[in-house]
Amino acid sequence: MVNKNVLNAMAETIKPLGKKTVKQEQILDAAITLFAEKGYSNTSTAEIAEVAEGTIFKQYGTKENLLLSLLVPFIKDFLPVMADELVKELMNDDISFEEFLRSLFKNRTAFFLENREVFQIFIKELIYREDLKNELLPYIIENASSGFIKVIEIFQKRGELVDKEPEFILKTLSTVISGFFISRFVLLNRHSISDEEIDGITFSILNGIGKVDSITT
Amino acid sequence: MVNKNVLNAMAETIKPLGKKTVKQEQILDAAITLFAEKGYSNTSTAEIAEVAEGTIFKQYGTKENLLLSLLVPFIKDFLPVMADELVKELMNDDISFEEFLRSLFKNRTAFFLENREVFQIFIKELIYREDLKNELLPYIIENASSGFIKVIEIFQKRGELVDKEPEFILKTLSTVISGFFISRFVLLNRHSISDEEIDGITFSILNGIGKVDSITT
Amino acid sequence: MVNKNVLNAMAETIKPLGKKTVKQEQILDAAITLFAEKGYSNTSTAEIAEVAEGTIFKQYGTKENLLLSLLVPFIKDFLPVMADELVKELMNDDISFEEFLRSLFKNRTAFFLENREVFQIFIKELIYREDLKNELLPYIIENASSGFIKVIEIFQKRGELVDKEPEFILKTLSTVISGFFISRFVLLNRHSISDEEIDGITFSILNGIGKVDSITT
Amino acid sequence: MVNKNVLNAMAETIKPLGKKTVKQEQILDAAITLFAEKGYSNTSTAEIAEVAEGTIFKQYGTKENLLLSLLVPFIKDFLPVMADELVKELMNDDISFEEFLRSLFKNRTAFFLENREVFQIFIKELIYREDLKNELLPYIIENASSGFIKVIEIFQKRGELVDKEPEFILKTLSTVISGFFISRFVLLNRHSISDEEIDGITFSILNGIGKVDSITT
DNA sequence: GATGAATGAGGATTCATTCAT
DNA sequence: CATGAATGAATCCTCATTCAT
Repeated sequence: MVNKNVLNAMAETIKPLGKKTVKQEQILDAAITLFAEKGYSNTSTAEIAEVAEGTIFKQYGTKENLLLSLLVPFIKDFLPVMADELVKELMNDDISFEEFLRSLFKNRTAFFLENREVFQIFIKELIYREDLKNELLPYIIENASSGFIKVIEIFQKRGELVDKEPEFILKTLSTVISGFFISRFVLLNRHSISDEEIDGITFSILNGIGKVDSITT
Repeated sequence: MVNKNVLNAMAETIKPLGKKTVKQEQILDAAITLFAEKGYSNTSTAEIAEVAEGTIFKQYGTKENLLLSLLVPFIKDFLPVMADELVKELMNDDISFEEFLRSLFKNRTAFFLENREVFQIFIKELIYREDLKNELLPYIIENASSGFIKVIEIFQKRGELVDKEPEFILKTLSTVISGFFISRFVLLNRHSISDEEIDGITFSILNGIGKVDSITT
Repeated sequence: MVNKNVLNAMAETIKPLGKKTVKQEQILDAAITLFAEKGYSNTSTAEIAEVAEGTIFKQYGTKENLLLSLLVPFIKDFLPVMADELVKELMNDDISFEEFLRSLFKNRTAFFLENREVFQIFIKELIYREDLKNELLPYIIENASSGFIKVIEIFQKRGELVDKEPEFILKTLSTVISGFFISRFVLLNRHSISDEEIDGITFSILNGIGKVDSITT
Repeated sequence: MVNKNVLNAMAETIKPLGKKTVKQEQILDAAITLFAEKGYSNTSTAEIAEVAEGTIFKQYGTKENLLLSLLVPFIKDFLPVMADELVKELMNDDISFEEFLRSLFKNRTAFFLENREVFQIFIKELIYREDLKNELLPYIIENASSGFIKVIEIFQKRGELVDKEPEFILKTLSTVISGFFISRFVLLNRHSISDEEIDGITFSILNGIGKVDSITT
């Protein structure tokens, strides 16, 4: 597992959390809103600091560091549930894969809704910056893959998933899940997701949109 | 159908096409490469104009206009095949939906590969700019929907697609297709897509990843 | 004698000496080291105050005043020995001019070595600031001249110095002595001066570098 | 001979000379005057650019580079005459060392008067910046030493200089010469040097200030 | 008395755009 | 038409100084 400490390295450069002053909170909130709306590059530090611009730099050193200060906690929260903790959620009961998938969508939807703006910033910056992409994407993929592959294998044994390579199933899942969240929260800037929509995408992932008796494989 | 003339409005502001001089081509090429690599905001006109910066403004008026000058032809090419012309492709023979879907993926893959960089620019700017998003997205969705809904209804009549609302099927298709291309070409910056990958995603869309006899609907 | 009270005026603006707290000592020490190394302009008060920046301003009012607070005691120590006290050192015994000169060099070398950093700050700021230069240089020159001229006249009477205008001899001495200390301690940042070097420059000042029997005067 | 190409390295980073536009000349002139008067650190680029600040950066890239652009030509002119070309000046006739020394002072005085402000900038920056000092001083010393040592040896053979180590004589000369020019042009900001003053320092260097028949060595 | 967060004026630098040649 | 020097507003960042705790 390469680059395991990318996030730790990033985390070390940012301000220790918890010690936030009122001003710091104001800055972070303004930064999140503006970065999400207009993007990091198109937001000036003058806009973020409603009062004194210098305060930003006293607190965060650089504009870049301010960005990391709001991204790192998000990523640290965002990753685990994509992997190890996900397995735990499964172990304690014998839910079906459909239930598992639906609860995954609901859980992540809730998380992204809570962090909608930071998620937007994350995706937007990820797309723009080669460095972030090269450092984080492999790490995220690696991190998420290991947990998911296990889950897929478990459900294959239970006979709930097609007998294809787990990697094939993972690829399909990644494409649909990432497509679902990115299109809803980043492209369409949705502020809510209905249960029906989650049920719908869960159904489609499991059953496909083809009629069962017409499958031409 | 709202905003039908968004593109025409955009097109009118840009230089008439076809009259491209050598200089213009140089500028366009450099702009495409740089915008795709670093993003519009992070590319300066000085970088684009290897020689005379003034030429850009003589030719395109503003940097914004240079961006539109390379996006508009792409969008004009990109949209039709998502809609009307797609239907024509269907009419003349009685291919299965699977074949239709596969050829759609292949066709769009070829198109995006040919215009990989402009596609990246398009998506990146779409994500970043509220204005572009608000003007283009509804138009694209509208435009693509009408054609697709017809196709879906045709295949439903032929019994190849599940008996759900065409809009439901369209939503699934949009999510997966947009997810597929954005993840491959923008997030992962792929330079090629294998036939196996297309076969794979086509299969998954049609059949899902659940085992047929375990479907819990 | 113009500007006789330049130093007193400067001294009045600064904190009364002797009452130095631990904190003040820390600040002064840090300031001396940093000012000497990087110069006054290139040292920020944040660097000087390892802990609380406010303390500097509580103690010294302004950064400028902190500079004066460390320069004034140095200048007050530095000047007298160049003048009056120098004469006293002569009166009680009948040393030769060579011995006098050598002991002057040794005395000043010891003093500058003890205050190497403050001497560097003094010269660097003197060179940079027209105001300091215009206020201090005439005062220093005046102050030092009067004492030295007396000494020179004494030694001329004893027949140990050439029969030129005392002002001429003073000018030569000033040039060489200032050149010696500035080149060693400021330009070359020497941390020690050997006795041989002092003997050498003393010899050259007295005898010149020309061969006695070839003098073309 | 180490660092022989320090200057070349510096020279490569700066704008090629000769292509100066009117604006560039204005900027250089303003920069020289202001840097000499207030020092590099205390001069803002806004002050230098009477019209558009951006022009400085279009032309010189950075403020630092502007400094080098005016220092490098000076240093390139300043160094040679301290060394090799000096020897040539000697070869063609059999002047006495006194005449040589006087003409050296006159030559350098004329040069420094012509470049008074740049010389001030040079010395002021040399004193302040460790990096410049560490790179240039050894180079200058090396460069000047080799030429001077030869000259000293020639005159020692002619019996015009004391029979001490050439290095000893060089050290004395360096101290007095650098002291002379730095005190006159940098500390005292003189705008002219009289022939009498040059004759005086030349005399003192050669004969010393001690009375010949009282030498106690 | 000490602290350090907050301040805001000022500084170096960037960059889209203009215009004289 | 093409050029590239000149522009100046805007940007990120620094820093001496203030002030509430």
